[in-house]
Amino acid sequence: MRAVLLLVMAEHFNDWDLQAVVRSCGSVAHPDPPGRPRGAASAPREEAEEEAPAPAEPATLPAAARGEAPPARAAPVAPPAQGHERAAPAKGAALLYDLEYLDLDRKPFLLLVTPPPLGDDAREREVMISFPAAAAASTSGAQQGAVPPGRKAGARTPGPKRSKKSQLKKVVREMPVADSGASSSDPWAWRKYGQKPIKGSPYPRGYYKCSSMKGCMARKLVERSPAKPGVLIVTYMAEHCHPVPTQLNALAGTTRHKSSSSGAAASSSPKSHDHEQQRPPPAGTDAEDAARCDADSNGKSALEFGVEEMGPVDGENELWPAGMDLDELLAPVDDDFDFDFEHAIDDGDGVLGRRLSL
DNA sequence: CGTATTTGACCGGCGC
DNA sequence: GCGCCGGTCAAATACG
Repeated sequence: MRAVLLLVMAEHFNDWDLQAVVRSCGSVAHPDPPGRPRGAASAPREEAEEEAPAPAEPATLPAAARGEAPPARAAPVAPPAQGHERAAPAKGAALLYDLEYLDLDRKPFLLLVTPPPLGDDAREREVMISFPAAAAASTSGAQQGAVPPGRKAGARTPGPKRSKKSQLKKVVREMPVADSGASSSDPWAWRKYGQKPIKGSPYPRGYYKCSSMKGCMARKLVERSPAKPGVLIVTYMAEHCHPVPTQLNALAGTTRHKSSSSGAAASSSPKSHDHEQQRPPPAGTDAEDAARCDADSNGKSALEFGVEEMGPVDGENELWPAGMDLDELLAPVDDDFDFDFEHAIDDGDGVLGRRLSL
């Protein structure tokens, strides 16, 4: 498969200064960072737990959830990539596995490999995949919020078919389980709405929606790499239509979205997303955010909207290094997005014409 | 009491 | 056309 070839190519992308924008005619690869230090950052407990409901390996997760470096099994996660030819098979296999999960071998797509966007704390690698003709797929999801009452559970809203899910713009991140919380790299609030066992993987996949704001269609999929149990594969889909929540202190803004919509409320329940549940900036009301979503549907990006409202959070829960400007923080990713964005327009091939904000 | 999570069911896409 | 599989929904449950 093409993916295999690209995976081989990926072996040569061990250095970030390549910042390879792999635009091969439709293949992908995201090499595992060699010797990547294991982050000791806090891991989102619920993610870690969900990743290992399988009784088969219960021991690994608790440790990961505590932020401890995974024991022996962590070793294969980040093998020193010295003999490329040598290391290739195992790594390649692992990567291919991951990619298959993402259906990346089915459709043409492009891949952007970006350096860690958040400084030293961000050890995860990012891969951005864009699918041609991925237009409006994610945005069409906005209508999901208006599900006709009385629909049966699991029944899909009739009407304009959303475009192929595989054509959605995705951002895939690999991160150590210990870092899975991405408290340092994922400032959004997520609410779990499903979990499914994935064929071929001993680990289930968790499905999360953005709970920061009602109507936000941002989603993420969290699964553990079957080939690299110490690595989480986090796939971000769609995009946020609101600013990054700046308040990590979940208790600070207990403004509950009383609206009927389910996803509206980002609760401050300490039991669940104690590090993932963050709130939108207090300044932003629901109406304002909704307006942003509306505007967003007209082509503006969340990044463009919320930048000035975002910033490092004071206290121990910093989203990014103090004093670091958000633009600087997001620059690597943003650049890639812009790049893709512009090309999408130029090509007119329907690539989702909006940037996906992380 | 309110919210998040769990879990079974349903549906659509895709491969055969 | 059929069956498998992934993604989503919502009732039930758990939790603070």
